Amino acid sequence: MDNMSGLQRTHYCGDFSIKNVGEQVVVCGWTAKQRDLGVLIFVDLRDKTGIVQLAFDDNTKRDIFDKAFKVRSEFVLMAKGVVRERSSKNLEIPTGEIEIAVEELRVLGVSETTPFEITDNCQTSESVRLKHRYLDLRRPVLQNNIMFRHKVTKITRDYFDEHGFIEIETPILVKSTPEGARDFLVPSRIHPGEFYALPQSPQLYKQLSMVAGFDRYMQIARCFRDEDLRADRQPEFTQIDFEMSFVDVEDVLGITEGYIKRVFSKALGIDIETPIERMTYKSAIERFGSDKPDTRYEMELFSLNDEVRDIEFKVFSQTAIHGRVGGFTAKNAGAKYSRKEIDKLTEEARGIGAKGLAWIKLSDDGISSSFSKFVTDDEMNAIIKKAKAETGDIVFIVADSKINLALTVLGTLRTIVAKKLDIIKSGYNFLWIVDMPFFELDEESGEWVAMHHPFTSPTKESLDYLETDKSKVLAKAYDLVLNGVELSSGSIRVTDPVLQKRIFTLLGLSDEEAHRKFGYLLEAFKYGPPPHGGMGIGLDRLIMQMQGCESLRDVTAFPKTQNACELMTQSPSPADSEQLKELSLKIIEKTDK
RNA sequence: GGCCCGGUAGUUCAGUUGGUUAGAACGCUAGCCUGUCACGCUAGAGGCCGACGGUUCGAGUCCGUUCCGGGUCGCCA
Repeated sequence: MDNMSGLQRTHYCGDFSIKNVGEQVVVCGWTAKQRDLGVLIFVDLRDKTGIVQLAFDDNTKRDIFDKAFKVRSEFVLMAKGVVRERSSKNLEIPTGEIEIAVEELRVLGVSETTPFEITDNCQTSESVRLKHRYLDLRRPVLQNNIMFRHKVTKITRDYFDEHGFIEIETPILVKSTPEGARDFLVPSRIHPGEFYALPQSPQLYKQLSMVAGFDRYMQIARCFRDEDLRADRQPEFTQIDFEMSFVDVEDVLGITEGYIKRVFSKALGIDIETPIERMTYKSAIERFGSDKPDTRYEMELFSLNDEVRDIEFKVFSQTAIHGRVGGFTAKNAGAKYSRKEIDKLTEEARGIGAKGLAWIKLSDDGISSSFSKFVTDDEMNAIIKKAKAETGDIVFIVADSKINLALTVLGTLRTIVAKKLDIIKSGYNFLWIVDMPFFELDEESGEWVAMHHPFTSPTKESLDYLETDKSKVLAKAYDLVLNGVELSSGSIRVTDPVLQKRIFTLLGLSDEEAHRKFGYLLEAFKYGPPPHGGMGIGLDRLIMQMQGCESLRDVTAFPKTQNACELMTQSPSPADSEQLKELSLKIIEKTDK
């Protein structure tokens, strides 16, 4: 193996163009490919900027040529030579007009055959790639995603800095507050039997920073939640977290919109129109069956309660009294939805909690429907009229005594059908969800539960209803939705200790419990808390959307699998008995089912 | 915790009603090759068929259990 002594890199591999012809240069990188043509050898040298071709021919010194002959994929090379125009150009790559006639070649590192090829179109399974993530990350597509992520965080810090925010690092070892998501616990050696938690978000620290008078805080903050994973959910993730003093809802939305506009413009050159459209929570649920509707396509939901209330068909008429009979019309869906496909969709509907799925198919041959024999022609026509359905369309209908269930099932089916019909327009559709309810009715238990964390302020108008009619209480909370994905959420916080106490009581937290869990915040609020509010923007999801990726793993350098494992380092792993002893911990053997 | 899909060469996959020595492509190794860039040609090496147990004369194939990976519901205030 050689060393670098006497040579220094002059260019990155991707930096060359026809303008460099004649220059003496030194490049470093990894061997993407060695092509041996007998008396000619080409080496594609790759670094984070791109690929440049090294050429070895009959003018190359014998020992250099022999060295090039032995070069294999992923060897680390340093090469000195002269840039020259290629006799046969490759216009597929940016540096394809030139090559480097090598005069000196150093092998700085060798490589075994890699478990998979380092190319963008490699078909290797994700688990193999995750085991060797350092190789996976060498692929240009992931290099670009990670470098793009850096670009976004840089833009983010600049934007917030320009608007008077300062970045404050909040602790990673925090007090456990087992509300909401599960905490990751960290045992304390110094305090046997006691635990820190990893923060689910810096929520309380950023509020305390407002009490401390920093006025505007931001942090690109790592957050941890010990819940099951999804394609868009990792146990640790990053939030663009910020908080502002002396503001109300409009100020927070304004700063956020400015940020979104900036980051899309600077990172992608895309202009996002502001102000961003707003939709009330109620209307989102009614029209789209979701609190994060994808507005890139129409296909809105409608209610059939009025149309079916008096018909003979009891499945509909009975449900319509207290529940919901609703549906949506899939335009020109007839071709893609055969009977078999509709049955498949019905199964999916059952899978997400529906009792069934009714449908009407309007084709050239007439109207067919899963429930036609139970309704009269007039009744059917009334439904079709409400559905605004025409020949070629299919109307999907769900009935359930639980209104929210009916709506969310329809909302989910709406997204499935939209994907199948391929009617989702490209682009970035932002949407504010506002007028969020403070409480949510749990349809299983019939109880009202808090929809947000307990520091969320109710609106002034709804204060009177707090104890009397929970359905009327709205929160000063807002979500930002992008293409059907919840990107961020925030609120104006409670700063009145008396109101905070009322809310704790309503949430079933006793004085004693509230003090044990959040005493330090309540204590702080005794000493002049400024009105404040803020937001947490999911950085990973933002990057994922901006790059059009399917999974968070594509925009996270070292992600975890669905099983919350890291395949490369094999974490988590058992602790040895010495460690456990020091922490005063004992492993309880798993008992059999 | 529930449901669905997958696990066969380094990689991606095929493998028929259970039946000779488990195949292909790419990659790898060696040789040849004057302009390649998915180089080409020739030859070769490479398998705990995820693991364990069962049925059978015989299991990659059937059954059970389990592990691993992916998706999803629950969950994620």
